[in-house]
Amino acid sequence: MSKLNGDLEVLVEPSVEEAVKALRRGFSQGRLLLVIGPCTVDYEGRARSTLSLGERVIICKPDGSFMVHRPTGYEPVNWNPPGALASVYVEDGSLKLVSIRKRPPEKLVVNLSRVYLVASLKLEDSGVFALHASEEEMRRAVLIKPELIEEGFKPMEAERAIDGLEGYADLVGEDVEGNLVVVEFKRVTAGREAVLQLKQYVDALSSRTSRRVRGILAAPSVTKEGLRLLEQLGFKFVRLDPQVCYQLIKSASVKPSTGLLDYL
Amino acid sequence: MSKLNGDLEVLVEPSVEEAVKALRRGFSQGRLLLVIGPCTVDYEGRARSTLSLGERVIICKPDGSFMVHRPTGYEPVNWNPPGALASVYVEDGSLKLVSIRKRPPEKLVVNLSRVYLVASLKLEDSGVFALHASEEEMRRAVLIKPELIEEGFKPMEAERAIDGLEGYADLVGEDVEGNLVVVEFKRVTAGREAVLQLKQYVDALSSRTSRRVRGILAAPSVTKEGLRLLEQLGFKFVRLDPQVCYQLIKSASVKPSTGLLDYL
DNA sequence: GCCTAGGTCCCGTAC
DNA sequence: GTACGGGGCCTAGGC
Repeated sequence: MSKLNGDLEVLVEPSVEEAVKALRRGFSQGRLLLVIGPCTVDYEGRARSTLSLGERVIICKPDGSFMVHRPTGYEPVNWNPPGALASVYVEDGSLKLVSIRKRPPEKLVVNLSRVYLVASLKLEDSGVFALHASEEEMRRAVLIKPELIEEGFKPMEAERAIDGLEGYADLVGEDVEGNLVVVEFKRVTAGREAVLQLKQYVDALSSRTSRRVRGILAAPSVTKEGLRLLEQLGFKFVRLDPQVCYQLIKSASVKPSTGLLDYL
Repeated sequence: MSKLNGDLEVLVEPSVEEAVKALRRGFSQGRLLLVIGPCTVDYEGRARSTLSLGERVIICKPDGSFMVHRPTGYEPVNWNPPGALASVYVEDGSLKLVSIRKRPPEKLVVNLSRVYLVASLKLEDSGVFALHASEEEMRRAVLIKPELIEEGFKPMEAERAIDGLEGYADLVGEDVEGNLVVVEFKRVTAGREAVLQLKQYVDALSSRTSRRVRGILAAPSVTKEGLRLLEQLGFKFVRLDPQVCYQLIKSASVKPSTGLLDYL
């Protein structure tokens, strides 16, 4: 099949020399490379680390991303993000994979005495990734249906940026009595930190107006300490589920076309 | 070689049926599995996502970690952390890889119409990972050499926990005048958040003592807004480099034995 | 380039 | 189990 005609190259138990040839070819052709074998890893940059001998999977992506994966764990044990530059060479009979990041300066060296597998692939991926139920969607849901915050709440989208140097409130609006309201959204359980953040925006806005400024935390839940701090500061908690917000947005964005069909 | 005797299995362009057999065998034997091919991905859990057709690398680790990697980017586009349960089956001639996490409930479905590569590996990794230049090492460095904070500073390690319900200060001590000092460490540039955190601990401690409580932020650098807020609150910034702290700890931990040798 | 804030953050640790 | 804070966090969005 087409992928076999040069788009996929697999070497099982290659010699170090064969591996380095395949990898260099892969780098120059913008391929994704997989290397598997026993290795040690040294890292030096913002921090430092060493990793003694063990069997791992190394992934080098064409954008410079570089990851060393142990047989367990979600996270790579060592890595470089996109933009790093990878190279490969032989030293003392070992395969050395080096990934270097310019800024901040970071260097990763993987030392393989033996290689179980090298795979070199030209992958195409123009797929579209769509994520829903984010904090931003909670905000959009409240713009569509302000009573999710409280009866009579009126969002003032334009005032979102309080200063530009003092951070951004998630949403600013007015309540039914004409007080200013700062809303802080969290898509997961809100803790002390979220309340402190809210206080920061309330304080910043208070110092710029003579009107009363209220604080509202909108999240699916609050921690006990978060709630205690919230009450101590005279702020309010509003339960809001990101999944419910997503459903609301979805049905709201379908409505216009439904309305159009109804009209025709 | 030893790895070839059943510890490494590679299938190039297998049929969907061959792939599912190899993957099931791999799951039951606690192997790390790599699957490469064109796929779509659907996720539903704390959030939701869809990913349309493209060529990707899928990694299933024996601890349940599950990752879908696009040809670019450091992070997997979809994933489940360790503890999830993976399974595989055929539906409508497609290979379906499913990863399910119990708590929080999350489900990931990868749909491959075709498989370029399956690799199944029994990897052993008992290597030791050691990381240096962490925030904790900054704290330890200050315990060894308190003047890194300021002349006359005396750490009081036991008082680190301010309350237990209101978080922990990184370090509490006394200055040369007998005032209490709360120190907040950051291993990277400190911003507004770090200063707010420091204020939280200073306030909590202040409410429990009649002594004056000072706040000190120790980090390699501060943002402009962080510094402004710091000065506004009457706190102090102390430049402290995590790498320098690491070097200090390293040389200090060698000294005792040197001292002993000198003595003998 | 710096800075701010989110994340399906993950992760360890203390309670 | 919940909660809190770190992370070589990474990443996106402003300025």
